[in-house]
Amino acid sequence: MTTINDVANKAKVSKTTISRYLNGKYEYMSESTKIRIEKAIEDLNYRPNLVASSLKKNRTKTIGIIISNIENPFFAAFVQKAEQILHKMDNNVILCNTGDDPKIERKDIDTLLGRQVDGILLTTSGGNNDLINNDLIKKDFPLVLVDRRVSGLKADLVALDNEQATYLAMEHLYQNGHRRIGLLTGYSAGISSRIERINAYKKFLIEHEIDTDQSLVWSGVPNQNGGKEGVNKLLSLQNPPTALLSTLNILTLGIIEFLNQKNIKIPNDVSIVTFDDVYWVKVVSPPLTAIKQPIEELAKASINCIFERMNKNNKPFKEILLPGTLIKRSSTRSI
Amino acid sequence: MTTINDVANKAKVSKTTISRYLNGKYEYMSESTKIRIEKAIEDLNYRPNLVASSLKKNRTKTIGIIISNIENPFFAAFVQKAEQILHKMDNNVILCNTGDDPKIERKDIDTLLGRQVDGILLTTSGGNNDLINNDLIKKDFPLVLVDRRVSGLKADLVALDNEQATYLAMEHLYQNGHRRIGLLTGYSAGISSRIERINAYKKFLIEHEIDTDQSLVWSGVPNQNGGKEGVNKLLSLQNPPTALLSTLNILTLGIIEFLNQKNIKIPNDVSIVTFDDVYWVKVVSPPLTAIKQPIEELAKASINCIFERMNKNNKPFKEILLPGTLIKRSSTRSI
DNA sequence: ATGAAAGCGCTAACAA
DNA sequence: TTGTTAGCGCTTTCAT
Repeated sequence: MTTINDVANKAKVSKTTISRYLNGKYEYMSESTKIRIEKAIEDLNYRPNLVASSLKKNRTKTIGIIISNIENPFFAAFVQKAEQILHKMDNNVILCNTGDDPKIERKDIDTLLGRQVDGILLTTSGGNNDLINNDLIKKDFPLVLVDRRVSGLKADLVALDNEQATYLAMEHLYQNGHRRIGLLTGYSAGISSRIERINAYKKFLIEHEIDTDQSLVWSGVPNQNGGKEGVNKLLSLQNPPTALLSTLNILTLGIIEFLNQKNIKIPNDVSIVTFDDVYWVKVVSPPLTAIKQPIEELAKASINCIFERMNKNNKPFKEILLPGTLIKRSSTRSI
Repeated sequence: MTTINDVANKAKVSKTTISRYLNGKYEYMSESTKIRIEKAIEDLNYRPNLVASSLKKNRTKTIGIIISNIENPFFAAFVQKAEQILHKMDNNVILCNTGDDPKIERKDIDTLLGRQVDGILLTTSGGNNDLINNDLIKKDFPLVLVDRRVSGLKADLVALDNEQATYLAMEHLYQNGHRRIGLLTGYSAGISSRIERINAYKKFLIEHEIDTDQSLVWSGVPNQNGGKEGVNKLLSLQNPPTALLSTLNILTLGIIEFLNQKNIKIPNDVSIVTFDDVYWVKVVSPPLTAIKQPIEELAKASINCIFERMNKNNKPFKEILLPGTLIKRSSTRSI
């Protein structure tokens, strides 16, 4: 392995000078030494050891990103954007999938801290509030909550404006004459985005003087089978809904599969609006009306936020709620 | 920040002993000190600095994963599985998306080496063969090529058996009476999987004494619009294909969108087989016949391979080709 | 069964 | 304009 010492020897300068060169501190450096160093580095194919430099500088240029599951295209897109931005800033990302399992999340937080990451972007499972509060927030560790808040905890948050987004969907259905609207969501278990979407749904109904019928709300296992089960339940009701709002793209997959299998026609038999304008919603037939999240903006805002936090940590906490957009397609109809 | 020294002071032992404790070297350790250390760690909420330990041990417990794009559900599933396995082994992953841009890939390799990752799982863009050869392979750096080989370079490889998989698809179409079969793929530009699939396609045709008509092969930009363009080209031919084989799930998306828009019916007007049994192919109507890659096995094999390479580096290179599976659905028909 | 001391590769005062 | 020196937090040899 070739180290800074080897370069120093080869270039006939001290390693301090090499270090200065590597860190772009050219202020007082003579042109000739600069050239000699450059050549030595080239000749030796030297690559600075970032672990050593991290130890010394107390900065790793690494951001931890903790999400539920990278197979969810929403998170995939978020991570893609985030990594791209961070790459340009010479930062790397350590990716952690928790599967919304608090035990895994706990271990992820622990090791990310042990690895001295400069900051964490966290989509929490909701099951580690104490740890997050004690070991991150109270210690002023640079943290940005993404997509989900932690109940009762003050921290920077970057997320979709779930109330606005839900209203967008509900408004659309309402204006098309729908009054019995079913809602499908995942077990809330402390996941704020899910709770907020349900609450907004209920609030909307109340504001529009529609009876809130608890049987129109299904919440269950957030996967494809869950979606099937949910839509089956809702459509089996005595008085079934004319429209369905799926708040999770993963559920939507199951909903569509179920409707196809049962030959229930969208939108004639039932209208559908789904959260997340993921890339496949326009290839199902008919293409789905969707609430699009501003994923790139979420990624940008999260990274801005974490870097601000890293730089000075005395600012008040921010809450950045970004609006969703309604993409109208043909899965909804007027009745 | 609390360090190993603080724990040593608190537990009234030397930091050597603490270090032994942290590394599970209990052999000669008295029960009483063990307990005192445990308590001190607990009291101080001490978390070992992994950067320091990495520097000393020359091992980071970090694997770099370089892929083209995490938004491709194939890679998302691969990374998900890989991260899950590595997590259990107390390893973390640094994720790098290159977008198949060799410049980005080069920088990723550089920084991963600088960060002293213990190994790299690489899906190469095909544009950095020299770098890969000189800085990784020749230096015996633990490397596993995933999904794509590097032409002319000897290294461990874990990938789909592209010939077998392509044959599976072609056999299926052939047995259903198709003789004019169109192939859609992305620009090959050194990406071996794409080349292998085209070659297998041609080989199959020759073996079955079917004229290979170059106009039935479309290769272009590997995205949704590419898919649209490709299917449009192929179906506009004088003598259009009766079946289409899409070797890229991203292209398939565009193909389906195009066919829906033009109201061309699958499988009556054209049959479709797609590579990658990604989660949405069964929700399009009709559900798509797909070649399923053994993603979990690919992830397991890659990780086995990289750890073997890390442990002893004198073994001959392995080439692990895993078979695909044909999932028959209703997007193909007999003619 | 435990500790002292050297050192991993780098950076940053401070000195010259 | 450059170098000397101490030290980041840990592990490991060697000693006891």
